[in-house]
Amino acid sequence: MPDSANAPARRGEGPDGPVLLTTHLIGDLNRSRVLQAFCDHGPLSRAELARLAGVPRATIGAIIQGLLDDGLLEEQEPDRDGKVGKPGRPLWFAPHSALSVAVGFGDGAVRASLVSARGERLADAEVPLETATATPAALLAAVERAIRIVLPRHAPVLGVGVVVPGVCDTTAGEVIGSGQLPGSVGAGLATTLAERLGVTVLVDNDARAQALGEKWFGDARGIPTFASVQTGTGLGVGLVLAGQLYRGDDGRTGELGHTQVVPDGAACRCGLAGCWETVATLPWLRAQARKARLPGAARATTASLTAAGTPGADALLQAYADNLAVGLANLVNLLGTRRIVLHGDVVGGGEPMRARIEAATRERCLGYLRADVQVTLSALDADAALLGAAGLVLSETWRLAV
Amino acid sequence: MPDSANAPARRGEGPDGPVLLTTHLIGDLNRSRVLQAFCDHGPLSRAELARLAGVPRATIGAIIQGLLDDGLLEEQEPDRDGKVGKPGRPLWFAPHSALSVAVGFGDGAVRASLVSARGERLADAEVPLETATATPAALLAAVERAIRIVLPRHAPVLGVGVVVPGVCDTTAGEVIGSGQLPGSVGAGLATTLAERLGVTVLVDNDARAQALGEKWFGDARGIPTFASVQTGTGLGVGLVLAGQLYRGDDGRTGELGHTQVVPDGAACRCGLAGCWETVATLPWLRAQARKARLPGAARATTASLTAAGTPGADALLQAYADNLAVGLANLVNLLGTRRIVLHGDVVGGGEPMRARIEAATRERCLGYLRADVQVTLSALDADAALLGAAGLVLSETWRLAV
DNA sequence: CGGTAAATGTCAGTGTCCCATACATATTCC
DNA sequence: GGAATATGTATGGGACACTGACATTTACCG
Repeated sequence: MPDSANAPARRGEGPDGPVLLTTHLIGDLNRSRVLQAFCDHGPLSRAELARLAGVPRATIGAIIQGLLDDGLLEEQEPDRDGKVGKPGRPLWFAPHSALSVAVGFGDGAVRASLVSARGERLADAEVPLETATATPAALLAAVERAIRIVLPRHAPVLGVGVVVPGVCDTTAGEVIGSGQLPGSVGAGLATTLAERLGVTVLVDNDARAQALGEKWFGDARGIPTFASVQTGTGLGVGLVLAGQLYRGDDGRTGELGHTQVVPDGAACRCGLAGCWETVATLPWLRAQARKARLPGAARATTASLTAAGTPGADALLQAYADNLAVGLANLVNLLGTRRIVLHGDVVGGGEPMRARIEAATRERCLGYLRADVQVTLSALDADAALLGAAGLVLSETWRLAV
Repeated sequence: MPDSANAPARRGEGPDGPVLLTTHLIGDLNRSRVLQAFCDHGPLSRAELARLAGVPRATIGAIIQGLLDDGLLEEQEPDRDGKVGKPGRPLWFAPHSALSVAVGFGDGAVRASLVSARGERLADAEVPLETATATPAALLAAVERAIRIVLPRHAPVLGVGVVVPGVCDTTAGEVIGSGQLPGSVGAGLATTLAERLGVTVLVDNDARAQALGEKWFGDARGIPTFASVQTGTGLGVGLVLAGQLYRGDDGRTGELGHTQVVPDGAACRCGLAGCWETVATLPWLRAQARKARLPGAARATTASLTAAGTPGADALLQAYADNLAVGLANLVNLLGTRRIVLHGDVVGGGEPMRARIEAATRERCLGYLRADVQVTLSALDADAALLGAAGLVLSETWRLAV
């Protein structure tokens, strides 16, 4: 009898135990690390890469060769910058390499884009969808249509990343709850789409995806630990800890907006009370603007208040910044995420608002962390979530951890 | 000329870039993973281990052989439990294997223990030390003396773990700030001791070490993501995320006690205001007890109030539990750490206090997390930090991440 | 203008480790 | 006692990074 019981059910993957490393896995893993290095540092020559990794040049030479053969990288012109010796040939992602489809929702539409490893959007599609009322079936159909528009005919894609404004179970690829997109809940987004399209589909929360967008294509490139915070209607956070997007055990995490900062505070839409969301979002801002009888209170935003420039508007923005700082400082004090990238509403406030938030956050941080705190506004902003969807695919394809 | 520039300065370790995997590294890494599996699951046979890891039996057979040769593991008696087939021989840590020295401070003394991989304390030492006033030199001398008492003459130790009540920079092995042990700040604990003893020395915060104690030897064995919280005089937290102790980029993290939960709240000893510490520690408890004119207010603890059993004491304990729950729930909501292990003062309250805290925490957690929240009292309690010091060494020796 | 130094990229040989397959061993059930 | 079942072990093969040497390209200098 053949000793078939000797072979494991799933290759290299235990039910929940340790996954041992294989000689074959080494190849994939090292390739991933090299690619990650390109993301972190930009174009690099083989020799620079070898120094960075602390390995002989021959080793990365072989790795690079494989990536060149796969069409992932391409050689650029040698940079003659006057140094002695043979100039290195920088390598960079090939123009249409590592294609992935990024899907996002918003403003009555599903948007899909074809994104390359360079972060370039090679194709865009928009399919109308009543996000607030769409049934799961309608939603799935619209998403599928948008994807098919941008899906290249012949070139393969690494996968599809779908970004949802809601709570996701990322291991199951399922949306658990979403106020803005109720039709996505329990729709089996990942499994259904994967089946219909024959591609791996990844689903994740928008705030987390934004963090990945910053990590792969934004200002957070090369920063191992940072927080990305979405402001506006709600508050969401994506945490990149030690180079990895933090998802907890199954992705049901990251509800910074629903951490309590006001004891016995106002009721929150989540059912709890005194959540950070109740004092640092647009609804709060507008309620305060009404109280202060500011003009256009009902539609106030950081941008509009900044433009107004009145003392009342200014005072309100300062209060807003202070309230935002509470949650941000809690993040810094707890996790030491000294770099924070802001998205959404506050970006409209520009440098003055950034400076206010940074100052207020520093004030609330422990002394030994204070000086290191850096708050920045996302340069990607509106595209962050969509690029994050692409980052979702890249991170999964080139996963560094085993 | 020999092409010496070909060889990297440090083997397999880049300045800050990617560290590539080596065939040789695979061996160490897989050995570590196997050992971690023993910690997570208890004694296992080769076949069980192979199933767990999803690899052929021959593979772990070879790995195990190496560990047996090194004296780390030993075979136990086959368990004849009536199943068909050849019974497996369970393996377990050898009695005096993987020795490490654990060092802790407290009650006017330095304590050192020799700890095995089984979590057994093979030797103990105590050297008196005025913790509040000792100079760096006196502190170093006392620590060195305590270590030398338990340090085995001939058997080698993996390392020394020192647990300090204060903020640590774990990469530099330096204490940055400590109210209870001011002499440790800037004393160069790790480097000096390592030089004097010729052993690797690791320094870390007590709350974080407690988490490692629970992970290696306590109830948190095998749980990938959990929080360990120290209660009493202050509040500290150790986070184990995805199987790894979280330290941020340099260890200056984990100040859950100084996250703000009361806007414009009472001033905290850290210089901030409204910190969680100001409403969920013994100083707060005693102040409240005084206000309520409870007997023995100045020395009140959860244990004493529980023993009192009066309505007033009961109400205060409930308030204490509620306040504790705020910070715990924030942790759950933010990071999804559904398992929480409590240490210190509240352990004295036993099951009733545990149930109170758990219930109060659940109330403040988001609906989809609520049911999963489990708050437990540490079974190690007083030993947790010391065993955590041993865990520090084991985690560093058998590091799973590359 | 040619030689030397310096830096980059490449090739062949070696060692380590996991994998597949087969085999030996130990226990239960009939 | 033999079949079935499960565990532990030996052997050959393949993947991969490392070592050390070599080829190539540039700058510097007399």
